[in-house]
Amino acid sequence: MAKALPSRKENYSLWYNELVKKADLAENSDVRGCMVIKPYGYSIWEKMQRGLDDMFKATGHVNAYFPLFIPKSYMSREADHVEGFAKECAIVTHYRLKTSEDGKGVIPDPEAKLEEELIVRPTSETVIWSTYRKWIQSYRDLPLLINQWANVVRWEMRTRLFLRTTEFLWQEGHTAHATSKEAVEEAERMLNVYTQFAEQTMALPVIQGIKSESEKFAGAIDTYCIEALMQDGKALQAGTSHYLGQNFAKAFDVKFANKEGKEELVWGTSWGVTTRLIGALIMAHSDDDGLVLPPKLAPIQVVCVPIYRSEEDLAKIKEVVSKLEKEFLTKGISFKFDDRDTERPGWKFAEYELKGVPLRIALGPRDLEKNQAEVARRDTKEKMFISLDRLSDDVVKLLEEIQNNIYNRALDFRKQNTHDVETYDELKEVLNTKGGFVLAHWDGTAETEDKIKNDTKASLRCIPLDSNGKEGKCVVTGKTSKQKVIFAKAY
RNA sequence: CGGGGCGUAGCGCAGCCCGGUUAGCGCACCUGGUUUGGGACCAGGGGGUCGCAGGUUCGAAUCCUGCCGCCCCGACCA
Repeated sequence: MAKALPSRKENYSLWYNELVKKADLAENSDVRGCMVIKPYGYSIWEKMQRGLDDMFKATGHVNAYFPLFIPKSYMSREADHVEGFAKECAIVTHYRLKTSEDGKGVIPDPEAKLEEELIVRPTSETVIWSTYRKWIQSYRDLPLLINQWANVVRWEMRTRLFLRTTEFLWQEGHTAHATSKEAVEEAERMLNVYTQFAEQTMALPVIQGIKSESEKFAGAIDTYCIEALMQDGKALQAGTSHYLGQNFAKAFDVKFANKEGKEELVWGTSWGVTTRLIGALIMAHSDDDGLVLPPKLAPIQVVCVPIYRSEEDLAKIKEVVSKLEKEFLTKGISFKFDDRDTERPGWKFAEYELKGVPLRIALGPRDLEKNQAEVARRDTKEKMFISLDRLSDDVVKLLEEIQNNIYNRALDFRKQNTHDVETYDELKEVLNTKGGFVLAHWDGTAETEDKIKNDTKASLRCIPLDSNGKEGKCVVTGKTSKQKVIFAKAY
């Protein structure tokens, strides 16, 4: 059989790129650094959106929408925030074009220069807090729990499909609270929501942690994150939740009257996940034959490929399929019957493997004689024959099994690729040869973090929340360390 | 912005060093037929400003000059 993809082991980046394109998820657009998400890829995003949105609603949040443009002056209100994002902003300077002198094209009309330039949002804290100022007067207006689904633009130097594009889709939650305690609880709650979504829906095991000073969000007091391990041993930040303290309330003068009638600054959080999650999904589960999708996110959960010579064969198969289709429908399974006569069965098999469809049913005359179907699992490549009488029941079980199996497989992989080290030599050795997550004691200083980054190209991914609290000595300086932290090369 | 590489059919490439038939190959596409239990085969066919502009030459995809665009590596990063 012709291999559709390059080998994962030989060239991971090439494999990834080819897979994204061949599985019909996305492609590079003609616009610098931007991505076209194709219908198949977008339907995975839609499933993610639905799953996450339900969880946001269940935790009391509502959706709203704020402007794409941010007046330049807003950006500079919060000092850390502007410093963090200034280098990657797209700026709107004019509102009209005119034909150029040589008549060959158009130029921004110098007469239509904006008095104040607009920034295309890299994130919405500033516009949203400038609005919250108007919305919040009393403790009765709090907590304010709002989420928005939007696109943002960050002018990154180098881009990669799904993992880092100039424009990307995400959700950003922005909440306001009366007390610090409530805001911290909210940030932690949403981190748990992300964790649950990653593990239960995406079958992606993650580690919860806190970012170091140098890695945290520009404008936050604390950044919580979930970190996942990809199959090439690199870490991927899969979601973040920030405790903002009163930073944005101060910058935008957002105050409320408490029960005693005293004015106080509001406490805030923000949290987000992006289309990068699709990249995580791909890199955590897929293989050299293509995508492996967790059943809970697969746009098509079960595909049926008929095998036939004559029209009579096909008619008989269709009869069986229409019964199956009804059973699947009542059981909430998304099903596709591919009876195109323009492609041959072998071609279809390969195509659905490439697209990560969890279960494939092949039905031919031989099967009908025996009242059975051939069922193939995408995750294990296992093939089995199942009686048509209990096919839909077994499919439900199999889908659950696949969901669990790919989670456990990813979890095993992470365990195999998480290494405890005690010395700096060991840390460097592991990072250079094996990769993966490396647990090591760290003295808490940015200097040590920088040194490790320079020596190994690995960054401090997070200080795990689940620390087991064992004290020790920093692998670089020998100073005391409260707990081990995670270092890894990252995307 | 620094260091490498590339631009030839929708996609992937060969040809260029050493100028000379009608610019070629694989995939894809179209037509007809045979096929269909793991990416079918045969026959025929369509499709090109050789990135752009200038120069050298009897003659340029090929040599020279300038420009444009893209990709990879680094700085940046969800």
